[in-house]
Amino acid sequence: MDSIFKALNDETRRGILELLRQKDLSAGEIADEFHISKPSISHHLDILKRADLVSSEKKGQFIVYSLNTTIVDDIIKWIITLKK
Amino acid sequence: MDSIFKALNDETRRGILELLRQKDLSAGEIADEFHISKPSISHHLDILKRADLVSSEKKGQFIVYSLNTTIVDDIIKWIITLKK
DNA sequence: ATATTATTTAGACATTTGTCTAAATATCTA
DNA sequence: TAGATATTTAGACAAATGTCTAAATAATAT
Repeated sequence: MDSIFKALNDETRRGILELLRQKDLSAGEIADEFHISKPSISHHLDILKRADLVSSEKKGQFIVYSLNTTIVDDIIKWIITLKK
Repeated sequence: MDSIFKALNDETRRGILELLRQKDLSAGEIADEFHISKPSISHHLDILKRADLVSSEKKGQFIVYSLNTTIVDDIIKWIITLKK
């Protein structure tokens, strides 16, 4: 749970998740959407991956990232317990 | 939204929210539940308050904190958009 | 009035975080 | 095999974060 909240605690990373909500994207395509260097985006992707919020698959020269909605469910569950 | 995720990005603060889920507590009662100094807990409560996740009311010598479930709804909404 | 209790504020300090540039690795293409 | 493209790894650095102790503020009780 800790790694998930850590991952969500950054505007850029939340932006990446919102992008991936629409469709899968390569690391480079993601980087193009932000005014941040590619190594920095790579680092953000790593944090999202460690939190299991995204997964990646190598496709030739590219690495394609996609949103992992299973874990999103876990967050919702945790937050909903606060209301009960 | 930024202040909410920032507030949630700490084990102690999430623990405080889970405590307040059960019942309202004074700052001192909250501090007693953690192995952290009172000033540190006070600081955590301040961050939770800024994020509007808790509210506080002075009762004589004590300050009683309670969970603000309205904002919890906002988080759930944001996270659910990731699934749509 | 004075001492005690509850909480916060101030200031210091080590750790973590987000960013960058430069270099390394891997794949594709001519 | 070179050269170009895609991405990550390494290392540095400033800013933010969590913690502490000591002092300040506020309310209660003797």
